[in-house]
Amino acid sequence: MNAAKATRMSADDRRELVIAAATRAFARGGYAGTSTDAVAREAGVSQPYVVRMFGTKLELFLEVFERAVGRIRDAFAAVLDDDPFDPASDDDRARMGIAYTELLRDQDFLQVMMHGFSAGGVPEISAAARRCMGEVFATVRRTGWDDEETRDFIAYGMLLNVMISMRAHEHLGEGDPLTALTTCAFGDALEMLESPA
Amino acid sequence: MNAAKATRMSADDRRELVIAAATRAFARGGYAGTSTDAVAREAGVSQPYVVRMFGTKLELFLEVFERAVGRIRDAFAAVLDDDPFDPASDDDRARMGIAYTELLRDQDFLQVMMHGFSAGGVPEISAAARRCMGEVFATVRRTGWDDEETRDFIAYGMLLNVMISMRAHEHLGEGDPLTALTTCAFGDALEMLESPA
DNA sequence: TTGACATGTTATCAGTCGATTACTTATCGT
DNA sequence: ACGATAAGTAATCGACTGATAACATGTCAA
Repeated sequence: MNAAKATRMSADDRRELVIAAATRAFARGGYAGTSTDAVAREAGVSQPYVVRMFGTKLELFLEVFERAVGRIRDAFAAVLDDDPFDPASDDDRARMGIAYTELLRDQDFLQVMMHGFSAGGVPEISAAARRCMGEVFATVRRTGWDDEETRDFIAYGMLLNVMISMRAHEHLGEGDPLTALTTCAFGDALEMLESPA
Repeated sequence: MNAAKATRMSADDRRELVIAAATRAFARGGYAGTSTDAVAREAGVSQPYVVRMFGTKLELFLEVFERAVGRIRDAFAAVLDDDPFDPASDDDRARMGIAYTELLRDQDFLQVMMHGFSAGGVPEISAAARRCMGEVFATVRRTGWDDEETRDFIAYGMLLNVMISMRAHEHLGEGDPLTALTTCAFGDALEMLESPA
């Protein structure tokens, strides 16, 4: 008997599967540059099913985007919840940095996030972007850092996101100015980008 | 006599006009989210003319993108060329910061830049993004700052670009976490965003 | 004046898009 | 076994997209 046929899935499971596929698809093409059909093919279901499951492409993107940023926010929150955090401790600062570095394994989330952040032309998306960015800021703020230090931490993260979005780590070459910036920005975390072991 | 009719323009002038219109259009919708017809309407010409002038929509976007980043790079270069630059001077560091805040008046350039930086899914665009980012890094590096300080300067700029793309400055509200980040990130430069006088 | 070239436009096309409708089939309680 | 409900697909639509071809008109040198 062929397992490819006939077996069904609960709507919830299928929904998760489609969201995961949509995350990969939107990471590549962004909101406007990704068709619902591309998402459907990535998920192995029909295009109308994707649309009916989420209502519209916009609602699907918003779901994917909010989950992506939510995952990043939660990674920071986990650091704060796991152990006491000393805002003056360099070790604890490093813990937050490492939490971000771990996220580099899942570049799709970061790229979806950047697409959402850049999509100021779609009011619903930019509204979600503002809300999500606010949540991330509030979460990192829980470190006890002041506004300025929190801002600088997030700024550094934005640079890394941009570098990943332009695939800087896949085009390292000696003497290239961008390579200098890439190695300087990622440091040891560069390994995280090459071998997602 | 009606000036709207009959008067023609040199192709070069018209080209500049279309590029300016395309900058506004792409700033709103990005590459995939902006049709050549939208650009044509913004420029007041026909859609086929826009296509024929640049060959393809991709070539038009690349031209617009490279000009946008070029303008930013040149703003930094101008600071370095105008007067001697002391890498250890806080005043000179402020000069570079101010050069960037001046760019906040033309948010279209910054948004086009962010769209290009995020468009990793289009190889030609991400290749241009890497090259342009490398040029910006090399230019800022001319301050005499080391890699790390240059990196932090650019990271801060990326944060501001992201905040602008999500229109944070147009949605300031008391008690909002994002508002805290916005005021903290832009500081006095916030005025630059409201009244482009 | 004229004719050649540059500056544009109108008409049109094949492909793609998001969405709707109608239909099919698996699953499960009774 | 069976009927109701949930899970999914095939077919199709009108709108839009980027691009091409054919055509029209302003401009300028001779």
